[in-house]
Amino acid sequence: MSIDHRSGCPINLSLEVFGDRWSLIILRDMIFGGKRHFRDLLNGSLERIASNILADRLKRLMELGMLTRADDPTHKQKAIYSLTEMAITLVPILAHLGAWGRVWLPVSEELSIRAELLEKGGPPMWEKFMDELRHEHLGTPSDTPPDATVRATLQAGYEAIVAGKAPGAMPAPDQLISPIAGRLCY
Amino acid sequence: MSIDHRSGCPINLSLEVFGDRWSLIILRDMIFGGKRHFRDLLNGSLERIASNILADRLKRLMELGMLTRADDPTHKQKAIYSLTEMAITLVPILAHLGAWGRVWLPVSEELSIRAELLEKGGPPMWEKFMDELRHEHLGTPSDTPPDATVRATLQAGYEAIVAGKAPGAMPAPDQLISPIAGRLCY
DNA sequence: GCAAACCAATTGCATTTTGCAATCGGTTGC
DNA sequence: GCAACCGATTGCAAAATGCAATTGGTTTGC
Repeated sequence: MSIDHRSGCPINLSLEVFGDRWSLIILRDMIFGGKRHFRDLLNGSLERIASNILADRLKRLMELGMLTRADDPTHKQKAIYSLTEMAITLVPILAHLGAWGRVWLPVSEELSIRAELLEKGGPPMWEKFMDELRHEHLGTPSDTPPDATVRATLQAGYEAIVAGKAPGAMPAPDQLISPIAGRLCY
Repeated sequence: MSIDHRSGCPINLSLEVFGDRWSLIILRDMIFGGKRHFRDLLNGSLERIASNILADRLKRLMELGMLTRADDPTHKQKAIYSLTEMAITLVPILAHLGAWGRVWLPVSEELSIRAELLEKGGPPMWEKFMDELRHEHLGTPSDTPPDATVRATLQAGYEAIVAGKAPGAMPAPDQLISPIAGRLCY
């Protein structure tokens, strides 16, 4: 408990980190959307974050050790934001959060397919995804081909829903949603 | 998406429910602390919530379907707040949140022992805890004796730490904390 | 029977955070 | 050369938060 914390409770301290309406949205877009640049995050999210709030949160998340910032070699003013291990380990929390929201909140089908696939993939898929993020953001070696990534799998599911057809690897929609019997509890 | 949501994304909608500094603190105190009354929540938490904010959040959580309110038969002005199934299913999220905070944030030992025990207990313990909460808040039948509850187990761990001695069922402290090798990923 | 403690809030007010629109100085593509 | 793009910053109104005091009523202790 370095400075000015309300308590040393793990849940409280976690809330002090991302207990606001935007921090996790930004991390979601970086993790699931692969966004690395200010403009991508500004224009890419459905929730339309304001630029001053985005700037504030990026700064804050850097101070907290969740993100790092580096100059983009291809463009003198471009900055590349990277996830740290601290942020990458949020994947299971985001998976649970998505699963919970999918059961209890009025989610839209096309936006919840990713959460559904991630829930069905379970911890093995989360671990694979975290390894991919480590490769992408921390430079860790990886042997996953670009088309077999978890992100590509989730994206394919999304696009299949948007296109109105089921992808080959997907079960029928009525088998996917079973909030009671198949309730996620990892 | 009934009214005024930023997007139908499950993570976004979840954040709209408890993406603030107090809602999850209140639910934490109800779930782990067994608090059911306004005064308990007001005076019981370390984070010292203000009474107007507590009142506002209780109202809000009721409107969202996370809590219900009933008159306490033993006291004409006393209100009893109960968790709904929607709130009870937050247990895995809180467990992950606590586990994450314990690894990455400056938690205090005595306040993180509960998170640690809950992490080690894993999904079976979370399920047991949720069943206990259903019994306590929803009146569901249960055959767990009062001294064998998950909450009592967590509380015993906490008190053992505070008293400065390890309880019988607890492994040595150096075995408990292994943030890398034993990282939680349920 | 009566005061003190307790009950779930509510009120007023100052401070902080948020959301929005416009704009900044600089860089790149064409 | 100039439009589009880059990561921000500024100004300002609105909303949320934090704090202290208070409300109208109930129960407890004696």
